[in-house]
Amino acid sequence: MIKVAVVDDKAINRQSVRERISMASGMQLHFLADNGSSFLEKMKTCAASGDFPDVVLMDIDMPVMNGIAAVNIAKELYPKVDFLMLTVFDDDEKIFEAIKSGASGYLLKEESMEKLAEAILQVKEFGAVAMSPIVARKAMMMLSRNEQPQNPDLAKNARDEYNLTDREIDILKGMVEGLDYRQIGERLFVSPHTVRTHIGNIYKKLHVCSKVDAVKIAIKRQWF
Amino acid sequence: MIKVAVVDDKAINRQSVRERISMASGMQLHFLADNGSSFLEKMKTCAASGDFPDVVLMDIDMPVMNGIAAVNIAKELYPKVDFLMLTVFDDDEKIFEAIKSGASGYLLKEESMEKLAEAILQVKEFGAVAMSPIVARKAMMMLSRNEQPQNPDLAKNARDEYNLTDREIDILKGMVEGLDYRQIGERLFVSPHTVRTHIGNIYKKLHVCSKVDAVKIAIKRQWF
DNA sequence: TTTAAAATACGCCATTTGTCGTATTGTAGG
DNA sequence: CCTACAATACGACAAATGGCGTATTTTAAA
Repeated sequence: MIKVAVVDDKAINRQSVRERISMASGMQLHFLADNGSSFLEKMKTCAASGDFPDVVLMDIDMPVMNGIAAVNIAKELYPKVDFLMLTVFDDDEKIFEAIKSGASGYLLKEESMEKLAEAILQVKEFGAVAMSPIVARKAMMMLSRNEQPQNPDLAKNARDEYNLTDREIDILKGMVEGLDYRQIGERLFVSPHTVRTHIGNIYKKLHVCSKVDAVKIAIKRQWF
Repeated sequence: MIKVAVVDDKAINRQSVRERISMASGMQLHFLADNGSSFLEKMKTCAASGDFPDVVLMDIDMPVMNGIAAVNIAKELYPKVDFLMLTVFDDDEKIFEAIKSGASGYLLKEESMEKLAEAILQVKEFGAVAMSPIVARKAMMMLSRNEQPQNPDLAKNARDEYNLTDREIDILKGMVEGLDYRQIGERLFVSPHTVRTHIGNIYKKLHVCSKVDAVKIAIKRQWF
């Protein structure tokens, strides 16, 4: 029987994951926590009885202490416990951070119960790593990028990774150059309104909500 | 209906994979080849009719031309075709080579039919990447091992080049992380007014007049 | 000790940005 | 032919930003 702990700040998510675990055979819920800090507290309690969870499902974005920081600390203190990061977005930076902090897997929350249970079993039984396919793709891209710092077709990556359209890439380029809506519009011979619409769409695709964050992604990927 | 091609030098393996594909719904066998070179030949034939396979299951160790070399060439010629490497061993070097050559996945041959079918579907439907858990583990280890070259004193560069003060560097750091005035103020325990003053000074020193431009400089110089 | 720099804090105001909507047109694919 | 998507365009409103002041306190250097 695999003992599973769940850490998430949203009660709904905790409930959801809890249900999925109770339905799966071979595993039982050990405890719940609502952020990294309270998780570490509960682990201390466990230390008293020596009754630790085997696997921890850890959300990333949480108040007080986020999941990555928590794993970083917890992996030091309890190296035998495995951590699976559960998150909504496939944020490259966070995947990387999570892996470095010692997480054994990185799954998207949308993953089905079967997948979740399978991942937990695999991690415990075979010491394998669990990754959602989308995450695996990012990981592979990161790997291949690191070895080939120069990418021949830059704009192509933007399209491939985030499904940006040609026009959206034009707009993003303008943003990276520090232009405002009006200036981008002038350059592309469209109204600033159109530019704003495109930018809104870009934000959705990149999972960001500000110019700075969008430009950061573009620059870090060396798109332009 | 997903068209699948199979490339393997062992007749037994071809037969095995062929059977597994014919049993899966939603996909059909397109052609077989026994090494990378003959695969490329058959692809040329396909070009005549425009009837390419959607996904190619490619063995790695093959005589005449190995799978990685074949993928390398084929990905250039037929970028829309996806390649899944199928192999017996989880050889680190080869995983790496395969990823670089443009493979969309790396599966162990022992993988069950369901897994295989699932991987093919995922690759075609979502553009995701398929990896056997063991392979994923290797990939993650490669990722976490490769520590990016850290600059010993990052902030020092900022001070030297632009005479930014310690506090200004703190503020800029917040800006790079996408925080707004209020959030930066909270983090540093000062009022948002103070933050604005500092930002104004930063702009003067960096010779910019917007957040995006300031963040761009910070990122390009790899200050944080 | 005087001086300069750094860090702190506030107000005002125009501009920019982010987020809602809605809506029309063209075009490629089923 | 119909549908989905891309690209275009507009309006309204709240929030954030940039630029202009001024001003006090602390610290370090001359």
